[in-house]
Amino acid sequence: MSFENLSEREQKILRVLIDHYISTAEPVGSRVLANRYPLQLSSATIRNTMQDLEEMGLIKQPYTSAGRVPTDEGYRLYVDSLINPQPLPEEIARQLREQLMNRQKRAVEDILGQTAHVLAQLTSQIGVTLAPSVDRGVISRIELVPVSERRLLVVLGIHAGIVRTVLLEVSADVDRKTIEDTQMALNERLAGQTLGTLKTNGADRLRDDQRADARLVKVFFDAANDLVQRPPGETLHIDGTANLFTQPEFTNHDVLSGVMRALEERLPIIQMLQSRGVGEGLIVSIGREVKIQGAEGCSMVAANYRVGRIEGTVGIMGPTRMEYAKVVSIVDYVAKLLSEQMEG
Amino acid sequence: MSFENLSEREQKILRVLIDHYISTAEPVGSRVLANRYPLQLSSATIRNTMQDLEEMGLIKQPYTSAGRVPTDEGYRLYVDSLINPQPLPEEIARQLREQLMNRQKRAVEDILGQTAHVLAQLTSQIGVTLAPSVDRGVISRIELVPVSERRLLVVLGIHAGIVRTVLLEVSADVDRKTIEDTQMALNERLAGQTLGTLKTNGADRLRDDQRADARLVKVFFDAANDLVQRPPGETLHIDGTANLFTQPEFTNHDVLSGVMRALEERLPIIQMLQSRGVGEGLIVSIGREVKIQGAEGCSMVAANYRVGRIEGTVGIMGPTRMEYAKVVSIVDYVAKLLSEQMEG
DNA sequence: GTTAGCACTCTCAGTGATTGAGTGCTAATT
DNA sequence: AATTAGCACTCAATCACTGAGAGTGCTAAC
Repeated sequence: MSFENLSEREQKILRVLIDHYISTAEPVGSRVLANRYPLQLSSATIRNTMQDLEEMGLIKQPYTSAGRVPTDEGYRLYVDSLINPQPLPEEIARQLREQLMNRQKRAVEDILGQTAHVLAQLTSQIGVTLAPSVDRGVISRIELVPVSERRLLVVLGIHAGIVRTVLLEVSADVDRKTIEDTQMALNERLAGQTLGTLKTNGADRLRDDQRADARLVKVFFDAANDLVQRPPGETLHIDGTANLFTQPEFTNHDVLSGVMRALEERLPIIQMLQSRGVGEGLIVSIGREVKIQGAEGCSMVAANYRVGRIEGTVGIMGPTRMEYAKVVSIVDYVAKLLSEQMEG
Repeated sequence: MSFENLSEREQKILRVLIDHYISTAEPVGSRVLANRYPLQLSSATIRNTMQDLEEMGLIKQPYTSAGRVPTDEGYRLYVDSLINPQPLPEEIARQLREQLMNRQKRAVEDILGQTAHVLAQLTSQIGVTLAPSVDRGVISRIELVPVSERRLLVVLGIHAGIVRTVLLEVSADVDRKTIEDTQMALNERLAGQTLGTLKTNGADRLRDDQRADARLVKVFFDAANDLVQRPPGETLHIDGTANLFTQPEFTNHDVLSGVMRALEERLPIIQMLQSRGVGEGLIVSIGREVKIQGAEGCSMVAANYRVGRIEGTVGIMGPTRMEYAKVVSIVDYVAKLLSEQMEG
């Protein structure tokens, strides 16, 4: 179903219907549309058109003789071609810049938390941020720093200024010299590689290097996964869940409970956000398109930000009935701001 | 109000009343107590005693001619002196050991997340963990690792095997030698100090050290705060919020919303957990004692775990109507397990 | 001091009755 | 041929009312 199949009038009516529903959350009747919008049509005519739209599966009635409500498909069409794209109001842009760019260089974690918070606040939805996925990042440098008798800190420099560390447990009898030699070998063989290859076939590259200590290398690669894949709590930041409570679609206890459960799972959300193609622009997923158990009544607007070759994601999540025009422009702008800040 | 003021009978009745209320969440009537518990008293007698207990402020009626419900004060007395302490069932202890101790050494973050999760699951409440507060930790070693032209990674070793890192932005013209000298100076002057003193008067200790580069030292101390105080997201782990939805006291939308909002604030919870005295054992805070906006209907059971001289906190949060006996024994055991794991 | 008995109170679940929003259809109008 | 006015019909939501049930407080008897 695409907008070419719709007459001018049908498009116009679908648009105002969804506009109106978005702002009221109540089923929309033909009379309201006739009176409140400059359609120059009687309610009866609108009723007829609405019947057609319902047959096309774009709107539906919650029950006989109630007004109409958009379906997921209706929203899809609305977002793709009916929406009047509105430029971000300067006032909001200013607020975003102020709250996201004011402080100097801070820890990535911190920035992401703050970003999710600001997104949530400005949209009154749930703000979501995903840490840069370092898989495609290129290793620039590896340091092995002894921090105690039996502990070694691996410091992994990635292009674009990202640094990852992980603590290794080593047997006590590894001496200074061995560590230095191994470090050198690691650097020679792995610098310039992506972290992804490190995970898959990095170990092979060190197979027959005389200098590297075999045990040390093994411990290193055992821990490599922790360098790439961090615990969900640090990868995904969620803020503003309490905003759900003010939305009329979530007054129902069970629906709300389902969404909260989904949010707490985290992993499905991470996967959903990471599954997007690299470099893709802003994506809107509507209702059942959001393939997350329990979040059927939700939509998600997400965009990638870039740190060098690496990408992360920011977005918002909320009921399918959301102000797409506004949310889209905000998410888009935040992604750009974040890229700026991280690159800089 | 203490248990000495209560007659044997009053204690007995208060105990079974609270026991019963905890398991049913319904106001408890005199007949139920007379029939279901071996008190050998008629409902009329129980009614009289209940009236007395109500006058003492230990129980109350939600409305005229309903059964009785415990007040915060009632719970307090119950927890302090009426509870039959039950040893942790071996089955649960086994599960806890399995889920918390099975894997080898992992990142602290990871352990804490997992712990919160397990706590939530086993108690059907909200699981909460607080990262070790390194304030009282002793610095064992400081390393300055150059990771790129303009970036320097500070690696701070703390006794008990905890390592903290923070990224510094430096001007490009700091050379290798300067860094090494500064590092040496930092180590000499700061090793053996607690992180707390580093924050307050650490800078003074470097004031007139010839070797240290003044600019570098300044950047270092500017970032010191980030070493001690990490963003709330990494300090506090919360899991199981969805469990609230199954509790009858939170079927009311507004109450639930209030608690969720409180949970999302994070900072008040961190403060509340950190305000406990060092070395204190397990603490139960009931209802209004939990000084968190919106969490008036909740109780909190928390205990400290230790990593050397440093302490962190684990606990659970839920409605005042919770199985204190069970929860207390679980939290207590988890704190012990965590100490073991972190020390080892 | 304890208990049986009774009058009284208050919630809760169910039942109509009423209202009002909104539709679909038909016939009249342009 | 498209649009509109008019009307019968449907259904959710609200309200007042009712009876049942749970539980109390009090009094009088044990």
